[in-house]
Amino acid sequence: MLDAGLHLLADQNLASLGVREVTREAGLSPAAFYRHFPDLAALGVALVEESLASLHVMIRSVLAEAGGAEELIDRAVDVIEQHVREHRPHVRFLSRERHGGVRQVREAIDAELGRFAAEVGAALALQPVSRGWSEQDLRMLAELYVDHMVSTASAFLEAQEAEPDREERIAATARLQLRLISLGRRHWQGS
Amino acid sequence: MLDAGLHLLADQNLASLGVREVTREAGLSPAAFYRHFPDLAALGVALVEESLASLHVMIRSVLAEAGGAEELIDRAVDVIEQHVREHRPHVRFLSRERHGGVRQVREAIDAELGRFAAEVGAALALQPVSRGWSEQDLRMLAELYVDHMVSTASAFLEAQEAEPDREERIAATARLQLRLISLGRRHWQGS
DNA sequence: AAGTTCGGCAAACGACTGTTTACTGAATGG
DNA sequence: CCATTCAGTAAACAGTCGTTTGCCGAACTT
Repeated sequence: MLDAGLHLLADQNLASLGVREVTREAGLSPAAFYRHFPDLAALGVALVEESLASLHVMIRSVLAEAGGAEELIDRAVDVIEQHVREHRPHVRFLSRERHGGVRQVREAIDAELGRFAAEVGAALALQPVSRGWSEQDLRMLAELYVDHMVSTASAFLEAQEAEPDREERIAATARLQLRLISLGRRHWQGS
Repeated sequence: MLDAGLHLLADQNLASLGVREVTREAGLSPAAFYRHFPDLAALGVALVEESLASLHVMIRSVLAEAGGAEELIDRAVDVIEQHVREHRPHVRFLSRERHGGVRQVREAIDAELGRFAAEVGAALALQPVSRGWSEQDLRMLAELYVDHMVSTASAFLEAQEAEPDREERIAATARLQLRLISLGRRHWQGS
């Protein structure tokens, strides 16, 4: 059922999805839906959890890397690109419903992204570059990184469905932007 | 009719909007819709144009400002916050349909955001800080600014519908992030 | 072996949907 | 002053929708 919904949401919106549509795609009867979910919103929330599990893995994989700033940036962008390629339906779902019409789903996604930002912030605090940074500054930097990751993932998403030519340009731009942010980090003097 | 649609889209999705729904809200008969639009997608595109007109004014108002980096940042964040406050329905529509389920609308929004980035890039090229910057670097910076503006606007959007307490925290975070980017700019040595 | 939960079905309910058709009054233009 | 466009209407079409109900077999528990 989750798979059927995810497949339908490839070129559709959660708010415009229908119970019958999902069950038809899943090869079940309409009544079967209510055995598993009370609402379509509930199915949406379940999809959020499913999608975020893989995202969590990805973020940890980026944070766990060690090495110079340059290699870390290259690795991060590569991981994002590969993740979008391998979990396109999930990523598209998150990107589409993050500001979508179903409040419950929106809030679930935002809460989890906030948790990601906290995790990133904790990891940043351990890096030597962050010596002397206030907690507020760390949090602001973490949010900047998460927002940038989301933007980059969305850009990859739309690029991979069109010409794969633009894919490398997006990666190059993302790397430059991360380099610029990293540069600002090194010269930061606190707020 | 446009106003009726925009009002409906406050807590709904363009893809889940109905012809009858719109005409009912507008106080017209269902058939009247087809006098003005062939599709609901067409109404969406019309709303994109309407929404982007005010955005254009806002961007120019930010770019036209002169002064030190600090004052410029403060002014930019204030303008964004005020713009979201005064055009909440339009901004919400753009934020929601930017990655929404209607291809035509998505592409219209992205094309226009690209034009905004070009405009910002041209303005950045005129600033003394950008001496020696390649065109690619300027473009990359412009896109970073536009993406940051979009993220900040979305954050304001959701904050203003909840506690207005978070509003000032978002503004503060956005200002810090812009300061960090500005710092990276000053120490950039080309790609 | 008996009972209970689980996941599934067909059928039915009224309500709502997009779109077309034929018709109407007002404004506009020559 | 007549013709034409414009912006609206009511009515009807065949579908689709969400949800509830009663029923059923299989699987698990005890």
